[in-house]
Amino acid sequence: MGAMAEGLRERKKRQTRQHLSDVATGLFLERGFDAVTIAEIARAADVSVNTVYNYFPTKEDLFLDRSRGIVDRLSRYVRGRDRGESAADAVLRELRIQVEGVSPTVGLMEGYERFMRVIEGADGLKARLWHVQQEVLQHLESTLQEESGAEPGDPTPVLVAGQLHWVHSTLTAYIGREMAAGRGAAEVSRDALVLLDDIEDLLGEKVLNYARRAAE
Amino acid sequence: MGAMAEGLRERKKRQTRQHLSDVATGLFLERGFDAVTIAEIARAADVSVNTVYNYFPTKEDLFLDRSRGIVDRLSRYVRGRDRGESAADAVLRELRIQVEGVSPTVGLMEGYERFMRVIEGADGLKARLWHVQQEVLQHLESTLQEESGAEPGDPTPVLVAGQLHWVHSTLTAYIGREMAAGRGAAEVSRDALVLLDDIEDLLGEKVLNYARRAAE
DNA sequence: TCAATATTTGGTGTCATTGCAATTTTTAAG
DNA sequence: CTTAAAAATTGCAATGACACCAAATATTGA
Repeated sequence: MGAMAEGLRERKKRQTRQHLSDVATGLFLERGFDAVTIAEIARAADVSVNTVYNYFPTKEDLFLDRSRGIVDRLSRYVRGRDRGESAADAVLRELRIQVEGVSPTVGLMEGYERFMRVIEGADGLKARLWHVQQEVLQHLESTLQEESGAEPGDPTPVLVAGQLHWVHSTLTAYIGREMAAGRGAAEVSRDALVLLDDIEDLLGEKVLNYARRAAE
Repeated sequence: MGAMAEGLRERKKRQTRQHLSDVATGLFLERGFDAVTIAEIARAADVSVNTVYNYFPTKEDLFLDRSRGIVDRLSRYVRGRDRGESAADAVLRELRIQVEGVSPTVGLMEGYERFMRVIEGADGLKARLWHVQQEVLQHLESTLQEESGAEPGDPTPVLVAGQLHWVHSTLTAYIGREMAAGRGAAEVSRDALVLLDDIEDLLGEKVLNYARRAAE
């Protein structure tokens, strides 16, 4: 058997993982993060507690499983910038696309407030999200160091990374807050676009022009 | 009896609290945060576990007790800005003073690397520090909203607060990293001043001039 | 010295998380 | 189809943070 065909075992593992995440998320949305125990999740999913831990190292992972693959989003925006675009240009352009498209990747999606409420009520989840943010930042720092070809020791790429990361986190924080307040995604999307203009207006020239890719 | 005289009870409480924090910090520095249990701390301090919890709500508080009173530091810088100074001017000036003075308030102090190592090895502590950062940011947001007299709904004060907070966190992150690498405080202080120049150079005009206090 | 008040403590319980050994399932090979 | 190795699941026990409560002690002002 080759690497192509996916064995029964692999399929069942993915299913079990998904099932666990779904069941757990459902319970969290219903009753809040802290009020649900791992034992309950296991019972509801019809597996043992140990099996839960086989798939998810911590309780937080059960809820944040969906939010993976975000770590390198900003880096990809920067690497994928067009000719003539700076790193900041690319990030702002891509973020505007996400916001205009009312994309869940920036927290725009009906019913997102329910997720927000769960997060707001659990410090453990907040801590975990901040951890993810740190990873995003570090990833972006390395990316900008490479993309800018700066000499080691030059703090500029790290500083610009910090600024671009701030743009992103400020945007998502705003969206999260507004969605948590119960506003509609379309409405928040409109306001977020204005906010992005304000943010761009606040950035320094150096930041806006950093790592500009040669035109043509 | 008046509020002046401090009774025996008050004195003993402060002593016990300090003693607990000292004993705990000593153990943490020796063996790391996770490797020390509350029970051990209680035993070493010759009190019961419950008494520890009487003074410190969580294990993290035992280590981070010293770092209190930081929440409104940035806000105080802004409120205390001189005539002719903008909010950013004041923050940059005060930070330069702290850095030049090799002040422990920005993490400059011989032996600080040991604290850093404890923090690096414990996610719970990192999470706690991020939480403090959030409080600093929120505090600064309110302050700038007041100090700028912006209409409610204007996002500018919040955005500028984010930028000033970024300046501060970038500086302390840099210092923390360098100190953790085992470099001397005086040396790191010098480099940090250069970094502050780079940071200032990166900020936008709008940020640098926000909430400027009328001269004279 | 007494009674009100605050502090300490021991006991008990919940829950996340880990380690381990026994058991069951899946897979690949014969 | 049988089978032995590999992987997954499970039960069981233990650790440690933290909460709750009632009994025991210490401190205070009167």
